[in-house]
Amino acid sequence: MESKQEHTPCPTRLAGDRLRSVGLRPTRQRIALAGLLFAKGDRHLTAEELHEEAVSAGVPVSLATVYNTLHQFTDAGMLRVLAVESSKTYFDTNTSDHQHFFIEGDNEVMDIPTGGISIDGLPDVPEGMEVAHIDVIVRLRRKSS
Amino acid sequence: MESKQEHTPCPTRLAGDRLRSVGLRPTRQRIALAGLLFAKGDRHLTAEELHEEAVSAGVPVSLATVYNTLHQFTDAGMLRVLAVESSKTYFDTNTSDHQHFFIEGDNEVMDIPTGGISIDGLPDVPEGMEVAHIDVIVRLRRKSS
DNA sequence: CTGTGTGCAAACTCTTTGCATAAGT
DNA sequence: ACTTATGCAAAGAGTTTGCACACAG
Repeated sequence: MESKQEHTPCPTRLAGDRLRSVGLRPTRQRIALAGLLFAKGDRHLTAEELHEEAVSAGVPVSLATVYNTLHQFTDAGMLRVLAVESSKTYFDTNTSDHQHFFIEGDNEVMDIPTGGISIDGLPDVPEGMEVAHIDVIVRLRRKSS
Repeated sequence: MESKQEHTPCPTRLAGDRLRSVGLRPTRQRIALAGLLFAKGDRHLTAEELHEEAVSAGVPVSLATVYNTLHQFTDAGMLRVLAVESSKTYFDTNTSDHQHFFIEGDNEVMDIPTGGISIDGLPDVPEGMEVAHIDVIVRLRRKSS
């Protein structure tokens, strides 16, 4: 309506605006990584995985930049860090309150369908402390049967 | 000195029997580490912390052996691994079903008083999978007031 | 004695950092 | 132009491993 550019559903521009709105310069790499991260629904991945994805997608970005970018996105509230197993950091594109399945062996993280779990009887929190977040991880293993 | 060794409630012997019963040779180091781990109630510590404790207690043990021993104890079911934050592995001397507080900033883990939390409405578990364990971590932060 | 455990140092994985170059506004 | 981001390689933390020596049974 205001300009002819609205006809183009350009994802790059959308990502750019989103980045700008959190104070990050929309560089090629950040736009590309944001595209990979937020295009296809909720995802859980490591820096290494995202890096590989970017390279396969023809976006030559360094692993260091992927790490930097993931942390910048996390600080901007676009991502959440997941502690499922020591020694690997998973980033979750869903920052809302939800829980996870973790498939042991496959090292795969899945969202638990919303409203799945409710937590009751939270005990007294120590003086001067408040709850920042409650992480629930349901660890699954393949049935031995 | 005396020959009446039965009168001595020797912790070394107790630890030795416990180790033997899980198929581990009761060596000096394993006995000492087991002593430190299980003497004073439930604990949550890293390999580094236990190593330092051992050295301070006059038990010269190498960090590598502490790691090995912690994993042997874990395999034997005497310990449980805790995934609270990436990049550090916490070992929990309480292997029963319970949940944890994690104090952000202090990096301290505390047990949540038993019966504190109940989890309802566990959703459908994917086909062929079963629940190995449910981890609940209540992350606390200092109140900003 | 015989085999297992230990210590050391080196290797390894994941992650962060310093600095010169490249890109954004 | 001026500033900020990127890439590379090197450093850093935490953890594992290989091998010679030491200890438990």
